[in-house]
Amino acid sequence: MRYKAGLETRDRILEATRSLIAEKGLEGTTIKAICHQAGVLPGSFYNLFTSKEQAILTVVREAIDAVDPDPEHHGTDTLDELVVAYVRFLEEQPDLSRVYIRIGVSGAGSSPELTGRMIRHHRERVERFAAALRRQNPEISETLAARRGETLVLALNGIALHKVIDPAFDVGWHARALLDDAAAVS
Amino acid sequence: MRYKAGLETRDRILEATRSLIAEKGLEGTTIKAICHQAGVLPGSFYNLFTSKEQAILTVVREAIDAVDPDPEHHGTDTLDELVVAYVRFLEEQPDLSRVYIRIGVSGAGSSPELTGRMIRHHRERVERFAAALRRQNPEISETLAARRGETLVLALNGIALHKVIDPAFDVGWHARALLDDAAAVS
DNA sequence: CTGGTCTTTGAGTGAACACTCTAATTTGAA
DNA sequence: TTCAAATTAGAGTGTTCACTCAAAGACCAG
Repeated sequence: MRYKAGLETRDRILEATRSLIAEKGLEGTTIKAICHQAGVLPGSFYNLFTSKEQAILTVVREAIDAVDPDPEHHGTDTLDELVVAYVRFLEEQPDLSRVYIRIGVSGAGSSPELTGRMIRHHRERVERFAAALRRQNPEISETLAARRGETLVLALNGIALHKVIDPAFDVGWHARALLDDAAAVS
Repeated sequence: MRYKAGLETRDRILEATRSLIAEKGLEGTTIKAICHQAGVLPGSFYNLFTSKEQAILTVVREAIDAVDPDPEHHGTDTLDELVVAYVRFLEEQPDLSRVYIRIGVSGAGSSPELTGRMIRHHRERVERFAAALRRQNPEISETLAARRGETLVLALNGIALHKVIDPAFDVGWHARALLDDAAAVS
């Protein structure tokens, strides 16, 4: 992939994957459909991606990064920003967030590498939340911040899970309730 | 299905379906896998079930009902009891709880009847939690109790979701953390 | 222009899927 | 014991899937 043509094709494939996930869900996102929508043949797809899963994971990862308030991890994000970013992801990319959760759940047990990545991702998020908590309230103990950070992340995941089941679920409202309670506790 | 043999085979098929959904998710629950695990051939399966979906829906209904193991106990349970009951369910019936989560993630949307059932069940659980909160602290406003009840249920579901991804996850510890924070808020 | 590398083509592969069908076997009421 | 109905066996159907590969074409530095 050193010529311009390859990069453009890659973009078209990722864009097609994105829109297919949004329109048809994971089931409808087949190689054939992706290739058709991108105006490409399977050979080209596999010249740029090693598997269908790789393309899907790329799309999901990009979507998550796109709403990250502090992509460089400088430690400048506030609790509010972290929660709002998550809510934005859930509301603006409902299908991708569904895919994200789905991949995590269906990878569990069958793909240890993927499961390891999800767990690692969870730990990182907990740490960022805990750090934000301590920045917001420097007197809080390290262990308490860690515990409350994890509680928050888990609760947000619960909200995300419920939105997958009930698309009409008001994610923003419940996330704010979570933040209010977190503030009341501190 | 009027002979004993048929009923026994039916039970073995449902048991196999349950454990397969829990272990491999919906994707891994194929007719071939179900039949192999149940020690049965496809002909027998289709003698007892009209489709794969029928068998799966049977198992899922059972899982949804099992999430609330004691629906008769309205009005007397404390918040602690409700949380402890859910934790016990997660720990003692890991298969059913995984079925519940996995279907919520990958099955919702495909069967509106099932989705409606999950949403209705969520509402009932929220009401029981809110009622327990108000019993514990009669001064709390109705809307606040409802909000905190739902926050609790969502957070517990988040814990359940994470346990599916990471089986080593300490459900009891995090549930207790949740209760402690809920007490601190009130 | 040339030549090696990158990219695209598109038919093809094998596996997996839900489901069917007929014949053989087992069951249990009479 | 008899026999119709219930159950099981197991090969087979047609479809769809992710993925491959050899050959043809496009690209661009030298």
